[in-house]
Amino acid sequence: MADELDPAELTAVFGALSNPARLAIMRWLKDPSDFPPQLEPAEDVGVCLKHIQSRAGVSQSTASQYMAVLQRAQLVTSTKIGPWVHYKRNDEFLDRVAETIKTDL
Amino acid sequence: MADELDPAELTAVFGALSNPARLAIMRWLKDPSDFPPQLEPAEDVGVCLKHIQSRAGVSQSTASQYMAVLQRAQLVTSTKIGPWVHYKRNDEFLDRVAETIKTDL
DNA sequence: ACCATAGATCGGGATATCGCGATATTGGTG
DNA sequence: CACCAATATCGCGATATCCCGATCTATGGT
Repeated sequence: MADELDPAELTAVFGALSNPARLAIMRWLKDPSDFPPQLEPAEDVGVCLKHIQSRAGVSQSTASQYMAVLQRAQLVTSTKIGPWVHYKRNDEFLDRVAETIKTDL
Repeated sequence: MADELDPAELTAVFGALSNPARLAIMRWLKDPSDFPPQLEPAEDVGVCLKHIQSRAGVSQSTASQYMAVLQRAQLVTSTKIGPWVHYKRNDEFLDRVAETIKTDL
């Protein structure tokens, strides 16, 4: 069983997900193949910011900040390959979140 | 299996729990017997606002607003008995939250 | 009726979040 | 090096959240 999260981690998670667009992004990232194709396969390295931005319909800076918030909350990880930053769900952490919410909340 | 929550409900839940004090209150309410005794047993009707306020160490108005936020998010229910309003966890809803987070998020 | 207590609501100052355009930074390409 | 595309960061006005004290609105007791 994964370790429980401390309250500060948990409030960060909740804060990050209290925004509808960021919540939607987390769901979109469950299906990387739904995004347009890219050089490196999204299933492996994650989805590039540009694709997230265009799907969310927000400015480039807003998209970048959305992902920074999600990353600070540990909900996603990023991989930089060349000029692209790819984001993918942090599924191990998400399991701990789900576990903490189920048993601890 | 309980129904999944829609995105608006979920973001309301996350917003309510993104505050450390409100998150703590939700955990405190798991143990109503840890609160000072009251006329109606807290296990049955819930914990009266005064006790939540004094444990949280916030003003009366802040405590009242905390509980209003939690109630709008459906995380707690309230029962008014005489001059007291008692709050208890909405465990059926919390089960749906946990389920939604586990399968949907 | 009067008063005390529990709680909700109002009004407000401080602070945080939101989303943007503008600018800086980094990497690739010619 | 010059140039372009992808991303991060800065600065900002708009809006929301935070938490409080003050004020209302029950409810009960005397």
